[in-house]
Amino acid sequence: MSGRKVISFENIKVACKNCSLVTLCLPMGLEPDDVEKLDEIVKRNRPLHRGDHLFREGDKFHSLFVVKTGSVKTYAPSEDGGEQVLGFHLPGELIGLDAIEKEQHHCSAKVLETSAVCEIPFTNLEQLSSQVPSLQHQMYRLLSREIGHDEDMLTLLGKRSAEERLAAFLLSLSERFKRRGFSASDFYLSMSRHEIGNYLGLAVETVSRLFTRFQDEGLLKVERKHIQLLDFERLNCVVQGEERNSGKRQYT
Amino acid sequence: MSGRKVISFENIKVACKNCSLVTLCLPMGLEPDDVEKLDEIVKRNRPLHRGDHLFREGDKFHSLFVVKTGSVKTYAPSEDGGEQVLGFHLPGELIGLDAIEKEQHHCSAKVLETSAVCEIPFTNLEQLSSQVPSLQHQMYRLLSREIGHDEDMLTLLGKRSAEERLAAFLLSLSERFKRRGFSASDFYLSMSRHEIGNYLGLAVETVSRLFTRFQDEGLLKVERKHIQLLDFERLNCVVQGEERNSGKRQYT
DNA sequence: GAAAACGCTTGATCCAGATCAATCCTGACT
DNA sequence: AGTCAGGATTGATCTGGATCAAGCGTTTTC
Repeated sequence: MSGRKVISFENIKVACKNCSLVTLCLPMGLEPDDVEKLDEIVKRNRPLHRGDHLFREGDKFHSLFVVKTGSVKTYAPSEDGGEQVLGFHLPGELIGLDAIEKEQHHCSAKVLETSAVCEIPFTNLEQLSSQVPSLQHQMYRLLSREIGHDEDMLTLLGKRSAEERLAAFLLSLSERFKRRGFSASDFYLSMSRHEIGNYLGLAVETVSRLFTRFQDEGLLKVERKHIQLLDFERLNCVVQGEERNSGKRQYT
Repeated sequence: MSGRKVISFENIKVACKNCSLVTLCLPMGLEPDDVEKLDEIVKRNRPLHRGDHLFREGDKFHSLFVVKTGSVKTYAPSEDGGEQVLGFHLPGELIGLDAIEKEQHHCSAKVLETSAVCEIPFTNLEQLSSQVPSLQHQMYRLLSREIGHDEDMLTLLGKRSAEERLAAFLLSLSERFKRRGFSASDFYLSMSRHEIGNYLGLAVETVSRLFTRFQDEGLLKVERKHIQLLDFERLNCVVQGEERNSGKRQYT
């Protein structure tokens, strides 16, 4: 993902104030002084490799994590070996918020490609946030955002058709890449078709068929993991359930 | 819902420290002094009636709400008149957490039956929480809990069959009634079949058929809105997808 | 207290997407 | 450069639950 950028190991230990994510990540909107304080509690570990876990469901919770480069998926494993993919996390996105309540991880987090991740011990963060109102506010905002996002996903899974789900997924990725300075129309997927299907509540085969269909219709070009979005206008129509099914939409 | 309790208007303006919800609601785990401070910012409005709105999607956000008696549904309306029900809220449950980020409500909230609701102006709450670490901690916990709950719903909608969804819904209600001192096995539904179906991503007809099926199988007794759960053991099996479908479960 | 309106149930039919079943890459390893 | 394994595609078939279509209470309204 992230457009095949070469990871510079020089930049991994960069301080928050010098990090390109400063406007997207936790420090967003903090005064330089406060960023400095936050910086002191952030731990920067060595890069992780494809398949490594940040944590597993049930682990004791002590830190939140932020993706710095690469991508991470979170998922809820079930006893029978199945799982529900809960999210794909790009640079600047916070992971582990669902663990605060029970002080125990509620899902597992696995890196999808070589990734750098910042670790923020929660006790320290909590303490700092009660001294720095803008940090507390930022925490509330980020937790609230996560809830809003999950609610959007509930609508997607509860009401939308397969093609609406995939189109929405691709446009969401596109938007997020764009905000991170990558191309909005040309990117690599770090997750498998299987994982996409799982996330969207669809079978792998359905995802695969939809990619071919979208390509045939000129909405995008897909070659393995490489995606090029060609027609944003029509993709947006697909998300709204317009176009092919002549505007009729069920009330449920 | 809530077992047909008569609402005593005497109790509506009760202070937090005297409220029966003190162990479930925001004040959970706070020192008496701090409960007192919280109490000062809580607004107690007159009871609302079936169909009244606490707020609508897009409204400017200024307060969180807590159900004191009765029940409230939150839902995301869509342009075409449809909606996605996001949750049913029982006494002690916090509403509006998804609005903090954008300072604008992300969903609508409508009361399902005559209900009393406490209003907590968020600016005051935020300020108080930075002075009272245990309140801040409680806020983080409640926000985190909401995320965890939404994630559970994602799994329900993404992976579970219709009967698993309905059984899980009934057991969740049962559990929540129990914690509020009501019967876990005998309760009234304040929402319609339509709303249940919408919440669970199912058609009304499916919900109705499942109720009859569950009753025929002796799992419960249903008469209109009155539900009696008879066999918790087997209901739990249904949730896990066991029993009728001989334990096979797909890996997706 | 009649009637309209709504919510719920039940039956018949249909279809989007799952499942089953090959085959086909493509990259990793020898 | 050949083999192998996991992912991706494509086709054929099946099915859970949606949709369509009546009826049937109950509640609300005037």
